Amino acid sequence: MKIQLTDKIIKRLTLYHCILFDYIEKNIEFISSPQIAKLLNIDDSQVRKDIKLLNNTGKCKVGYEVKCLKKSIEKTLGFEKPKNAFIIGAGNLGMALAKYTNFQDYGLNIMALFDNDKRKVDVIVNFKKVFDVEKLPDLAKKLNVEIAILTVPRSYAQETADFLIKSNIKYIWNFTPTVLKVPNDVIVWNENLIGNFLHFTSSHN
Amino acid sequence: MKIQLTDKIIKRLTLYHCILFDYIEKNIEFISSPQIAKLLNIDDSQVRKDIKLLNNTGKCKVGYEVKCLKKSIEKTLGFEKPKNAFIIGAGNLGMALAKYTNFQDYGLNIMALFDNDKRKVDVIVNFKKVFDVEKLPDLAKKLNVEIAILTVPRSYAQETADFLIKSNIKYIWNFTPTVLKVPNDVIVWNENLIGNFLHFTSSHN
DNA sequence: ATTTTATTGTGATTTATTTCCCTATTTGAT
DNA sequence: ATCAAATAGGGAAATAAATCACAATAAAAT
Repeated sequence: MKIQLTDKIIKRLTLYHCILFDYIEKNIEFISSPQIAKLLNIDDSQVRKDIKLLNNTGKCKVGYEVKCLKKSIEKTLGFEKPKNAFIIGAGNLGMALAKYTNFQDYGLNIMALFDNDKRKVDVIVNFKKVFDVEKLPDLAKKLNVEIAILTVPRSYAQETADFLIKSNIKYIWNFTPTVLKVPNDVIVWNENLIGNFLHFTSSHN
Repeated sequence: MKIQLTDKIIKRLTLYHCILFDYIEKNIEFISSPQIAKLLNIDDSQVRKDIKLLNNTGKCKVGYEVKCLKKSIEKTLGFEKPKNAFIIGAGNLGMALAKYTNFQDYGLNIMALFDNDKRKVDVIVNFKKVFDVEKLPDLAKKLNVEIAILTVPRSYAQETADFLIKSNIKYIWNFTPTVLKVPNDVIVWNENLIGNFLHFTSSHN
């Protein structure tokens, strides 16, 4: 039976990973499920069950080996096999994401940016070049990129998505406040910053 | 009985809102639950149940009134009563968020940015000023701000959070890849960009 | 006027997720 | 050597979320 990692599980695993990173910096060798649970305000059996999915085992009275557990998470979440992506829209958000060095640690490789504004073309951001959007189909094929991070203004979102799909992009990480219409074989993830914000500011009052 | 809006419901409501915005642009007056459901790949009864929570009713064979439904969502999610926030860390991400004009439409008001780098102090971004972080406790009190958007480098995350908590900040929207230790009366939302990314690129293979 | 069709609203069912609780194990203390 | 304490592992129960199924209704078609 193949285990399906749901978004909830993945979210927790990345948080465990943050904690483990911290423990390694502090040279702590072992970590227990109640310790993790307390930091995240969740149940400790939840933590153990998540860790079980990684095929990682712990030691009673001691806990889990920090380095080993961190490696397991990285392996399970695929940090070691890099995924190549383009950023479409070299505006504020696109540029900021291009500069965000953390992505590389998690196996996300930004290969290039694209924009239709000639003034932005050829600019270099964090060793990544901005290309004219016309070059995209060709480069996507050459570099074998099928992930696009969409950071164009909302009014261009759908037409840009259509263009990406024609260029054989299969995954669209959508930062625009738009619901895109796409064929069945294209996966969209709507990044919903404001939704998260609304939830956390309204959840405790 | 008070209805608790969970993060899933809020996420869906914001997506419905995007769709409704689009319909208004196109001058379409009515929308049905199967139409919304199809765009989002979810069940239509789910949509109806969400809309029920807004105390909004539809008409058989016709659907829901677009403008009215959009207003209901805005009211329920509190778009009309602005929430004031500070951005802590005027780096790439902090600056990009400050420039992100969409936030205002959703009731999130960025009042100012803070940084400890003297070269960044007094810079103006999108009509918002960068202040020395020392000024924060005072300004938080004066402007009645209790929400902080944390975009500092990971190595400063915990100490900055401690400082924010001392300054009476109650909500921390954490963009750093760190699990923060905070007292019980402080709410943290870990923005997990990479977790979302990992989920959507791995969910269909 | 009657039938067909599309849709809402909602109870029942199913599925997914989390929490509870107990047993076995390991370590450290007595 | 024995006991106490902390923890992993995992089945059972509880809770939450999504889907299914269908009656009621309203518009459009015949």
